[in-house]
Amino acid sequence: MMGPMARKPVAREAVLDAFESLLIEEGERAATLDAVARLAGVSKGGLLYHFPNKEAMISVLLERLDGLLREDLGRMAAAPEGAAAYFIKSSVWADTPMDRVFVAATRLAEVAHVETLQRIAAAQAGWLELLAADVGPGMAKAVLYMGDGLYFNAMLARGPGGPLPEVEGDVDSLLAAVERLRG
Amino acid sequence: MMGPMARKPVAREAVLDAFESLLIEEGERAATLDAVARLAGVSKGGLLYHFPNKEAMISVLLERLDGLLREDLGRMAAAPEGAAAYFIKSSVWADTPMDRVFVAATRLAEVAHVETLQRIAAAQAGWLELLAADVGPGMAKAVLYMGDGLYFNAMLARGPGGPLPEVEGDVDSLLAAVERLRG
DNA sequence: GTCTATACGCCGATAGAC
DNA sequence: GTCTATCGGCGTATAGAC
Repeated sequence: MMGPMARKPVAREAVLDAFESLLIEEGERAATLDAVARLAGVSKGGLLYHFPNKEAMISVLLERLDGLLREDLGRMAAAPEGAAAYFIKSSVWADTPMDRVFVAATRLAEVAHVETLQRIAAAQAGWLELLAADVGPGMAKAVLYMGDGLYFNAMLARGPGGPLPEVEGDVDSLLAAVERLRG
Repeated sequence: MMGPMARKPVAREAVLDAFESLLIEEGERAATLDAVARLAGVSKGGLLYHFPNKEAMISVLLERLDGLLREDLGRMAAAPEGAAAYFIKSSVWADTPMDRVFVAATRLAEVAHVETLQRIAAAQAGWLELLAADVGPGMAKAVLYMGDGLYFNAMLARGPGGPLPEVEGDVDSLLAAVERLRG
């Protein structure tokens, strides 16, 4: 009855969400199959029905990243404030689906997961290209690194299960900085 | 004969260096007691004579970080080019003792090691203070985040055992950016 | 001070019942 | 599709010989 357009099982998505959450909030070491299964409300065996092994789970998470990244690049290219301002604003942690996969992926990159490192490098290249079109090739890296630094600090500021850091004021000064660079 | 000023055993330092190297080059997951002992040229039992457990090894590494950080802040405060330019230049990976402990510590922070997170936050606060004195409080965070972004990308660009990324050109454009922010 | 041997738990993965 | 039971391997740590 459902045919080729059948929705994927909900349990599968729940598992992926749990994996993502554990990576974000407790780090890569805590994102074990046991912990993921428990948070998703299934058994380890049940989890391994949907994903034959952990690598497969990572692969699907990276597909999720690719999709959201493509959408984000589209919005950034079309942003009326300009790509640079959009980039800075979107670099602050807002708990969006895009933020979540990206940070989760970063956790994997940090433990030297090769495929993830490549995807993130590709993402950086995409952002850099749009930034160069906006503020010029000379200043593009400065803006890119500002945004990365914002992300980096947000990740570090978070203890295990800790609260979100306050960075509202930072964004304003970074946006002001971007304006000076553009001039 | 050696009295209270006795040098610490060389094996102890060798173990710490091996731990640091593995964290930097292969990531936190690879820095197991077995691997550290092997690289240091001692047995696991030998290692555990010098450090009763892994936490103790981390603690001593963080002491090393504290010492080198203090020295670095001193140099940054006295730098003739100004604190901001010094900071950007020193943010590029140069394989100095300071770079090495800092990246090693970052690996631990990434897996949510609480004490390490606190030390790194303290380091950031120290740098920010000197940057604010140099480029003004409004632009200090922009400079801090540029440097952090540089560090962040250097860490990500490194595959497992891979080569150092080329970022010479980046530093020039970041220094140019800093000049615009200062104006 | 440094070694070998070993205990013990956790992690990823398999087998097979339901 | 989801479960329980279990295996092999690895990681930390202890015991005790030398």
